[in-house]
Amino acid sequence: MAVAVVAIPRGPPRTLFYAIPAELTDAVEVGRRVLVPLGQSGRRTTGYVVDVRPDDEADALELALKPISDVLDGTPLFEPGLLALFRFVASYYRAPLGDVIRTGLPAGLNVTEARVAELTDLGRTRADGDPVLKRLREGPVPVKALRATTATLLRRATDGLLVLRYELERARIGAKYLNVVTRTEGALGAPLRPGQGPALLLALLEAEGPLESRALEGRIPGAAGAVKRLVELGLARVERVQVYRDPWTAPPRQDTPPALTLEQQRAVTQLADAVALGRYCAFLLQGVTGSGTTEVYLHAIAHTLALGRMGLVLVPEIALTPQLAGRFRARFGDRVAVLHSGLADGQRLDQWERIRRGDCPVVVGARSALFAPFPEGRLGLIVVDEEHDPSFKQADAPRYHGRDLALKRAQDARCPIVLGSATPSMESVANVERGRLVHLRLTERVGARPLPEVEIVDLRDTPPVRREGLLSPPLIDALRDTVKRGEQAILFLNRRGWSACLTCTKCEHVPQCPACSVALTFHKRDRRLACHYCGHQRAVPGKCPDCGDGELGIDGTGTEQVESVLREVLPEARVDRMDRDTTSGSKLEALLERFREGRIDVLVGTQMVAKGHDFPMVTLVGVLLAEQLLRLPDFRAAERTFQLLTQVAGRAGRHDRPGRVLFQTWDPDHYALKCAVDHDVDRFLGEESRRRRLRGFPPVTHLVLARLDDEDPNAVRDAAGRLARRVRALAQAGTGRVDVIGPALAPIERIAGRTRYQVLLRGPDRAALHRVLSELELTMADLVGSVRTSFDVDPMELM
DNA sequence: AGCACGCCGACT
DNA sequence: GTCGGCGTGCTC
Repeated sequence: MAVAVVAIPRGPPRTLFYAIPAELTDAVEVGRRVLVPLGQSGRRTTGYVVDVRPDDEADALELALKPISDVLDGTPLFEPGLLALFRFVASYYRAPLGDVIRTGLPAGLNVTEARVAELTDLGRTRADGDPVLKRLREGPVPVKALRATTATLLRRATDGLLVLRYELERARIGAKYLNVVTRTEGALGAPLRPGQGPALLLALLEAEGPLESRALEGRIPGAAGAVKRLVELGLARVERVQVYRDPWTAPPRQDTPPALTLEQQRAVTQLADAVALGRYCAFLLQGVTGSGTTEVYLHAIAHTLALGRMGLVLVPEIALTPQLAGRFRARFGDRVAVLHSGLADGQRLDQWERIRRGDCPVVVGARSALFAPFPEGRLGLIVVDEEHDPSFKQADAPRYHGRDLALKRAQDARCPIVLGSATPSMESVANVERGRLVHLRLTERVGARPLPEVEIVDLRDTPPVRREGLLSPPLIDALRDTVKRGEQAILFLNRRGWSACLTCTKCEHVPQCPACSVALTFHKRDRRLACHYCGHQRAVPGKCPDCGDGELGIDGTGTEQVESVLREVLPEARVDRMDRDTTSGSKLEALLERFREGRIDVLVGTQMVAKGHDFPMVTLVGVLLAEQLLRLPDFRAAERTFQLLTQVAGRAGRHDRPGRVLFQTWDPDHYALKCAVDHDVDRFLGEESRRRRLRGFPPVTHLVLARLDDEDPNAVRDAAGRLARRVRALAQAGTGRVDVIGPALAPIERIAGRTRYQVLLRGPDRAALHRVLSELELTMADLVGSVRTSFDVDPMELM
């Protein structure tokens, strides 16, 4: 006899044992979903079979096993290799296995049981006065639809007025089928009078081939009757066929592979050799903006396909950069599957099925594409584009990092992986130094085009013409020239992290924490400045501590203000705006199309304009406030700033016309800015490395962020304090150094009426950190009580 | 994470 | 006396 180990999504955080009834022995298999009873109520829910074992193990625990009620899949949804990855994510990122598997499978596939109430005969006789019973008179009703509490219903159930049972809801999605009318052979000489419905329909089928039944009614009145008649005469047949929900809205672009530069060729050769070897090997491809890293990926993937293997291309936020997926499709046509958040559930399911069948050897997708169902042993190459991008880290549980996990998947699949970026992450640079990544470089732009000329506009010398518009005279002049020449400009403003800090109205200095070198955050309520790493606090100084003259105040400029000032000072320019609040989906694509067609002269935007776009006529890029990101209370502020500035600058002069870039700033001496101006990635990385070592932040150390939140501010504070003390005690007892920073109020101190605290665990040794975490989790309930607590392993944002 | 049970105040 | 509130503890 055997038992099944089942992981339940949005259920108990541990796996549970279930008995396998004799009649389901053959059907229960690792990777299939099962319907299992849970709890005293007998409610049934969907779970994933993650193991089948001899039952002596469960026996030893002396559990009364409940039987699996049903098996929901005919074949496994995940292979053992993928399950191993799920298990790794669950243990490394501290998330329940069931939740991990759920995020790894296409959405909408899961069925749940809904509680349904139904009237008994006794209830029927007494239904008159009771509103709840009255509603049930027409038949069973899902409990969710009844405006009544569980207690009310249960009481009525014990009184025998109604019964509560659980009914399986239909899966929200599945394969899509349509009825299609097809003409049969031998339709010639049919006894049909011309002009009639059946004759018209037959002519239509003759001309256009098989047609969808439902759509016919609009074209031929009385189509249903006509179809029926044709079928009776044996001239047509109706078939139920599966339709493929195509995620592409436009036909593939034309593509002629360009000749590779010598550097590109060298990189391709190295990657192709690694693919041919079929062993794990990790590369960092560092190419300056415009050096054609994408072309390297395309060639490397082509080599992979030629060997009969499959390629996975991970990109950050694919929905924002449809161009990249488009390039893969232009090259590989229907062999490309895409997986990203912009797809409808049904489309995603169809893509997923095609990958599973091995029909699409190229998969381009956002981080969740890591869990794509490649047939076992087929994965031959993984590409992680823009590997430095913070959006590879999932913000909610399971909080995995797409790039790090891609390395793991490549190891498991024994295939090479290439991480690409113009501005590699500090983590990857450290991995090059440790010998874990092979460094490949593209130092020249395609066509030997020069990198754009970058100049700094010192706002202290040439302040903005309107404070809220952030446009300095030199930038306005440059914009005017650009528009006059019929070329285009992009203006970039990063709005994030702006208002939480205090700024000197004279010199724009932002007060920093003395111990953590991060910007202090302003707290309105008690008018204090606080550090969200160590908890350091100080009163707001009367005068700016830097220049001793100006006052500190809150500022607030957004793309809207910039746009309106721009219209005023440069009325001849056609201006438009793009930011996440106002622009999404089809609107975004339409805007980008207008810009590409030259119907917009100046595009003002946030982060979105920085990403991977390639507009030939853009010759001017202006960054309105280059030091803005430096104000985030985050040790990665300088890294983000450098990366973003370099990416934005890279949008200029990518084609025949040379590009020009202006960084406006109040703080022109910061190394992140200076290095970006000089296009000196190596100098930046060296300087940043030095600082991280000095401060003991990643990649020198590893972090785990414990977040606590509760409605009661005192309860969270106390719980955070106890947790921090406990970690300190554990760290002292254990081997390997782990230190604790905090507790401190989270930078966003209240969300939805809940106060948030955080405790940062830090250490040079991952294993030691994890040991402390495991110990900690054993006593969590005693430590934090009902205060909600979660862990973020390798956090990217400390907000 | 749900969803049970269980103990308490506000009404008929 | 019942109705409905939400604390806390378990789920193979």
